Amino acid sequence: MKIEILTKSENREIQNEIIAKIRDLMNYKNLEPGDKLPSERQLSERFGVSRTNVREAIQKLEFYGILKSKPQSGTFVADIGQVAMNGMMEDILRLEEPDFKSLVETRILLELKTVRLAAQRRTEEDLKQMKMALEAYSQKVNNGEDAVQEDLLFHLAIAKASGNSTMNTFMLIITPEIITNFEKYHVCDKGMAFMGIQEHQDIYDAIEAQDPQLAKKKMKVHFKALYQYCYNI
Amino acid sequence: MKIEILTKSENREIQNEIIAKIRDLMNYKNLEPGDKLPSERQLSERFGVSRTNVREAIQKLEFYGILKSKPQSGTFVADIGQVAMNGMMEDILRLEEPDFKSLVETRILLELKTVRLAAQRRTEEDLKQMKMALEAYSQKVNNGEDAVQEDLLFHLAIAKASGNSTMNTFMLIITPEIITNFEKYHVCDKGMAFMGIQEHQDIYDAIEAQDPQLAKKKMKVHFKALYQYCYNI
DNA sequence: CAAACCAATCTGGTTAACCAATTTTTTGAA
DNA sequence: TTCAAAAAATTGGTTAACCAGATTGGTTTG
Repeated sequence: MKIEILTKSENREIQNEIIAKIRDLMNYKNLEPGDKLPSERQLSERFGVSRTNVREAIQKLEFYGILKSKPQSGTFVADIGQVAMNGMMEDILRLEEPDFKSLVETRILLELKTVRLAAQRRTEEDLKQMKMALEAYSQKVNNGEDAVQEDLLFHLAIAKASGNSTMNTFMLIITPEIITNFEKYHVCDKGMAFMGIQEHQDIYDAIEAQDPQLAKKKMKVHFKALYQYCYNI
Repeated sequence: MKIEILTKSENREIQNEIIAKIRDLMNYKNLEPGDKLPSERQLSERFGVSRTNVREAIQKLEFYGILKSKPQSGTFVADIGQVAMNGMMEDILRLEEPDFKSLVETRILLELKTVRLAAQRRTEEDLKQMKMALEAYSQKVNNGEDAVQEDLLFHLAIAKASGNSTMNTFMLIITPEIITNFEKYHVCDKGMAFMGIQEHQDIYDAIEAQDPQLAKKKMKVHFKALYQYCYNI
């Protein structure tokens, strides 16, 4: 177990080293937006690492929009400029694993917005999806079962109804970690789950009635216990 | 050029197909949290695709926290349960590329929060970093040069000072796309850039004075032009 | 002399063989 | 029959060879 973690962090360390080397090379060669990087083979040889490692590092930088690979052509510097590139590289290298508190803080921020947007933009199809998630949640709770997953699915349905694909993606990214931690620390006990049914229903009604302010208010009520928990750790 | 886009989307399509097949398999075999998936080789053979494709699909699901690979052991279902798993898979498969409007909307939401948090939590080191970014921006503008990158770096410095690693990560994810679009549509022309210097200074002062509400207010002023632009497309 | 063409080369992507660690099975002595 | 030890099979990760398409530089041709 410990070894697995070690190798993982080792792997991450290697990848960060390669990213740093790519950054230095780009600065040394004074590469500008649109310029071509040396080929993956050359990079792997120059850095003394495997081509797979180089590819993974490039893919990570591609994810953050700094590089762009074109098949059978090469890897190119994106149109963000050297200054921004260096600043972002620095941040990417220093990025730490998100802690639970920052996840909850971000979730609350996102959801207080998505619920308002959903109230404004929801379609009939969105309502249908939310209602299904809501009913699945009620049923589980009434059967006395754990319903953390159904809870989150209702919230994801709201995120989808918000019509903002970026926020939807971000919600998807943080949800698994939230679920894991909730089930680990038993954030949602039985009493809270029962209250949750009515709270969910209130949120749904506000969205259906297309009342953004009410929807936000009801979401705040729903998060009240969460706030308390989060700041009591 | 078009071909490249085609192959990219083709590739994405293949990956989504594999993800869907993995989902179906997990449902068929009734896999629960902690259970082991068939090996990558078996999956690639069963699905009739290369092992690389399978690995990439697994890595994507790992990114979203649904699977977890352990070296020399196997790939396991994360602790989020079947219901949440199916719901998230559905969302992941239907995820569309984020549009510019949703990016700006999300950026404004994030920054109005990070600037408040930064005002509360900023360290002396954070202030130093922000001041450097601010000065780099002023210098570029005063030289009549384009300063979109320096602008964004100042905002990233705020995100870092917020002490919320999740929001910091999310800002990093959306920044390159923002820069590209800003430079493409010339959102920041010369006049706005000059105004921007004072606006940045105001934000900095509010953060230094540890006044969250003032910081938020000044950030709103800074975003005013952006709001107008965004909703006039 | 310029434009069209073609083959050698270089590219990222893909496939297959290999590795070290782990897990399962076999084995043989107690 | 039991159970520890060893060997065989299985795993995700890594490396190296291979592929098809793009690039390039020289050659040919009008």
